Amino acid sequence: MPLRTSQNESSELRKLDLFSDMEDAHFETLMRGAYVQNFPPAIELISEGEPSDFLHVVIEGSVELFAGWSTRETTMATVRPVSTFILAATIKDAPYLMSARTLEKSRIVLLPSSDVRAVFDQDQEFARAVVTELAQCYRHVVKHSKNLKLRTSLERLANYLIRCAETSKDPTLFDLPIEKRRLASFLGMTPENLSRAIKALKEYGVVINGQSVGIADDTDLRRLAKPTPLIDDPSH
Amino acid sequence: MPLRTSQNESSELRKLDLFSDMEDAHFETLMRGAYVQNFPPAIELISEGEPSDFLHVVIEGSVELFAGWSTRETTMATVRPVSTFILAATIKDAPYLMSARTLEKSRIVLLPSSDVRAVFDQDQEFARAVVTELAQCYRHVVKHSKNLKLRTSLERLANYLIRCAETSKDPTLFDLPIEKRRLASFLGMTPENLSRAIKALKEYGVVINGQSVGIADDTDLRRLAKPTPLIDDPSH
DNA sequence: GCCTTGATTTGACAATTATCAAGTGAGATG
DNA sequence: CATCTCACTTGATAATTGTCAAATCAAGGC
Repeated sequence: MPLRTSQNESSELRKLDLFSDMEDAHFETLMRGAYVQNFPPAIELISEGEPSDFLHVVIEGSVELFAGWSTRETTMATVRPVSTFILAATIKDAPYLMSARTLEKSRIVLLPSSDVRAVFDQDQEFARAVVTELAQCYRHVVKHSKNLKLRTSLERLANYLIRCAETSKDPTLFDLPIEKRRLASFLGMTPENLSRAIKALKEYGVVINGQSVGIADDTDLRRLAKPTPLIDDPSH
Repeated sequence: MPLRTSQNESSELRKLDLFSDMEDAHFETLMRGAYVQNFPPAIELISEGEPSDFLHVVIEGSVELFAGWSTRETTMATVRPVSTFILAATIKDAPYLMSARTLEKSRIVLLPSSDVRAVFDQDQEFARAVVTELAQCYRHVVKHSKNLKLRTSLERLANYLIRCAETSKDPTLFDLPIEKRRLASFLGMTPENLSRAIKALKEYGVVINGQSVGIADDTDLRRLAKPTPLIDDPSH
């Protein structure tokens, strides 16, 4: 059974850039129509092509955005707490372009799309936040496209690892944040190809064992990867 | 020398979805700061990484959006009149992620980014239009990514041609809207590979001579291409 | 601890795509 | 009209990536 959002969850949402600057009354309006739901792993939350009835927010767990065509399927992104997904479809009132499934046990807030659009028209701060978030999303996908079109799979993996290292506590030793098969799909390659790419990176000082990644010295890796904020910096 | 926009050009802009619903006073504000400029072909209007000082609008001609990394370069999109480009960078006040160059003699309107952001905060209709346009752009790039990740180059070409056919006066005979080498780059392949893909499509009833494309019967082509609005319909 | 399940790895091979070099052809220029 | 330029094509070859099948490994349930 879906439940209303608790005080605790509301304040989690309120901290998001998307909701932090809006008026209390408008935030309350959104919360009144919102539901929270717990999902087990591997549940398909939304399917591409369906009408976009809800803006989703991941509170706990993680969600994979993916897309299919013909017999193939590819991972587009992984969404982690606390962030929203499917904002563009909600705003345009257009069908979802991607499907979403839980990767683990997850807690999701559902905000009716019609409420989001209504509040957008009433609250200038919210409108600005929505447009900023959308612009962010847009730039994120542009970078993903550039990554795919301008780099080989080995270069994509190298850059992915460098980014992971930069955001982890210890840049010389950390864990892969997602399963290898999903990483492969995200990077636009097969699991077998990823396996071989991982081996190939030993030449560049990268040691991967299971989920654990060791990069003692990233000099060679960086020479290969040539990272640039115009592709690799998510906040740029 | 850059010139102020003429009455004629202003009314062209006013017809765009982005500007059509906003208040006259706010539109005037935008126009007061606007410049129009004519450019010869092959001029680089903006370079990726630069700060985004202007929102651009193509009035006449055509503009290629492209991106580079290391020694490689790829075409991301072609912009035709009358439409804007680089809206996301303008809104976020972030560096351009793509470069732009004129493909032919072109007439471009430049709107100072700061003006666009200021009017966004004052005009609710404009804000709504911006967000709709941004959502549209976002979905466009998502489709581009799906196209790249889920399809082979032959399938991408097949779908491209089907889309061209659908939007042309005579679906059985039309011209390629862009040069083959740019088409190859846009579709994420080399010119040589495109040349061979074109040959391979003869099997599916497609005859290409120079710029001219003939598709007497698209049954076989569609069986190969499996077009879907979730990738191929730009307005979906 | 044993077994099951599913992810990952490996090897052999095939398909796809890129690279390099040498043509061909069409349009612009003088 | 000849020539130059540049896009496009073609052929040969190499690199990259994908496919299929089998082996290995790791985690969770009993």
